Amino acid sequence: MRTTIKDIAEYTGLSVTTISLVLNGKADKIPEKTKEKILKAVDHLGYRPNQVAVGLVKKTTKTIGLIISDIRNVFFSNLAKGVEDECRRNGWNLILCNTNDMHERDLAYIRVLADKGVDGILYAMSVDSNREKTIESLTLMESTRIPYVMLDRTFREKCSHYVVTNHELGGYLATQHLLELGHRHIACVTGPLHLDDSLFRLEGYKRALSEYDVPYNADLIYEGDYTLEGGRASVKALANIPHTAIFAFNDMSAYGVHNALKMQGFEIPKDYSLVGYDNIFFSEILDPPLTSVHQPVYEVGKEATKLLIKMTPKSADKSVQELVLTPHLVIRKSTQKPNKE
Amino acid sequence: MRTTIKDIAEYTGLSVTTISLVLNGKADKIPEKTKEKILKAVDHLGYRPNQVAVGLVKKTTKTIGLIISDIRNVFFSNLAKGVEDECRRNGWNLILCNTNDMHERDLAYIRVLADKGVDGILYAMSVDSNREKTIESLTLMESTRIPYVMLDRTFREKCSHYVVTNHELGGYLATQHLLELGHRHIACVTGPLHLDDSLFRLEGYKRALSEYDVPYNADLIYEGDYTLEGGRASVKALANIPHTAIFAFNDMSAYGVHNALKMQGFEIPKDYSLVGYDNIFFSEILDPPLTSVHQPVYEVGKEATKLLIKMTPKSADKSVQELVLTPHLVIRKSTQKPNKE
DNA sequence: CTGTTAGCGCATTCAC
DNA sequence: GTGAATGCGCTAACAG
Repeated sequence: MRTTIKDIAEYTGLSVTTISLVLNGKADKIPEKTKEKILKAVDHLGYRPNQVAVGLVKKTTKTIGLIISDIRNVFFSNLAKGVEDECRRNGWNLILCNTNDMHERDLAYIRVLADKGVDGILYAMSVDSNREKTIESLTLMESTRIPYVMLDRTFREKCSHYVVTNHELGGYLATQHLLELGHRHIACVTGPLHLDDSLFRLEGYKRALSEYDVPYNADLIYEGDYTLEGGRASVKALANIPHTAIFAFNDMSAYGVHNALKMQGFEIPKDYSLVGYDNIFFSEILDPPLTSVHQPVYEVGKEATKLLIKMTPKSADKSVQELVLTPHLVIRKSTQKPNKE
Repeated sequence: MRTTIKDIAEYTGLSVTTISLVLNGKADKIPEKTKEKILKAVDHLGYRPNQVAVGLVKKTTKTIGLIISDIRNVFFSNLAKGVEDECRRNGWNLILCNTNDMHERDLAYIRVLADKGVDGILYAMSVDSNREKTIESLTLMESTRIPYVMLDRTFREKCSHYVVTNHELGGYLATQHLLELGHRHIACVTGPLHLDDSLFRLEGYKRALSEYDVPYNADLIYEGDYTLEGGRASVKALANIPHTAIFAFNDMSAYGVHNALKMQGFEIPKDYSLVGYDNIFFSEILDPPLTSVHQPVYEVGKEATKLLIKMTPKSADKSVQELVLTPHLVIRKSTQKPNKE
């Protein structure tokens, strides 16, 4: 049996109250001698307060939940690391929830986390969430009254607390780089176009184009799915549309493009310049190393956690509500001046 | 305020006990009518038991802790996914703890998890743990009386519950493959040789060698550190030792080798055959795709969780105590018959 | 069949 | 300065 506060009381011959007072730093009027006696007993018996009991009476568990789709995804593991590191710095703990992008699991986990009395929830919504499902999730979330912060996606209609990266800017930076090099026919391998991030990156692409007076050509846009296979497929689909550069909306599909292009005997960047998005560590190792847009994912996790902690009833600071972090372009060897035309 | 069991009692005009009984499936003698009434009220008021309170009285939290060094490491994120999936299937939850391989944090997290009343701990010890530290950790662990399972490493002296992969066999398989192809001078880029996994892989390497009557040559062994940089450095270090193949003890250092070799104008597998270990997803994309030993990491997480759940007081099944999972070789394009000699 | 009571481990208000 | 009493939300003997 674990030693309880009662054991300390018996051992010292004092009451439970006194022990509790000194252990919680509210012992203004307790003489040093008593304090010492208690601390010594605590140390001797190895007493540590049962946090379940503390949680019941204080109504706080020093625990937050993180709802993501799949921790194996490099994006989310980076995020989770940022979250956990910030948690540790504040003496909090993290419950990890993988939904595999199933809306139903979002709901289930929100309920479970509420049951467990978490003090906050970091929520990266499942991508299968359409407008209706999003509203369902957020309605449930708000019915729990638990502070929450949305990650990587927003839904301003219902939720004003979020941390995202600027996808529009990322799309712009990648495209601008290619335009600056002289490319005028730039293909896009997007993600699913019902997702905000893909949509915004495409917006950035268009903005860059118009800034350089390059007409937008819808034929150059291939709607991918953020997978390796999608990237490979895009190469086939774009084969007959003249272009000198490809902007893949994530590194994974860039690898697919890279792979398929090589199979067909093309060289990067000689025949095609290629830009990715995410700057996964592997992009550095690729041959040639991949130019890619870097998103501060770890920071998203870290900042979101900070925000969430601020929203805790205890330190109810409602000042900062949203954060848009800035991506930047990492230029490597997969891009150069166009060769053909 | 969240609705409590008391609210249901008032609402239905019944006592708290009755509510508790039907909600916990112990209502043999409660008439259907009463049950229905209660269930309806529960549904209507959206009542869900506060798990903190339940935990306090039942002394179980349906939560386990996972202590690893860094979730960003592909190995651990795969592991964690296996753990979390199995948890979900059993209605459990997971608290994630990253130690960054700092022994002190191992200790801190063990204490915190115990304070939180977790029902079990999955423990992948920090690599900076020498014999003394290992004993310290496990002694602390056992003082909590919380069931635990060690992951990926063993310490039979104190702990008999673990799930590992067979590193010796993995080392053997990789080496055997190269020997079978005709290689007789096989360099090794190991991990830190004070770690069991590295040591065992080297043992497997030696066993394969002796089976094929190839003398062991210590000059061919380069002690790396499982990093990209380590892999790169090994190429320089091994430059003057004649060899036709390289067995890197993890994929990351294999990438380093691959990279450095290419920089020097060598071709894989023409000039050197290369085998990695871990079979990280990227190994498939590498050019040429990397032959690698696949460890069933997800399964390690999954099986360890199953084991842990079995060890729970409720279903105290002490039968299975250890599990050694089997790796296998995935042959791709980075290995072929030796060209030189 | 259902209600009363006690207690899980702790924090806290109010007396002494 | 310190202790007794109360309650957090729930489960589980034990009555009746």
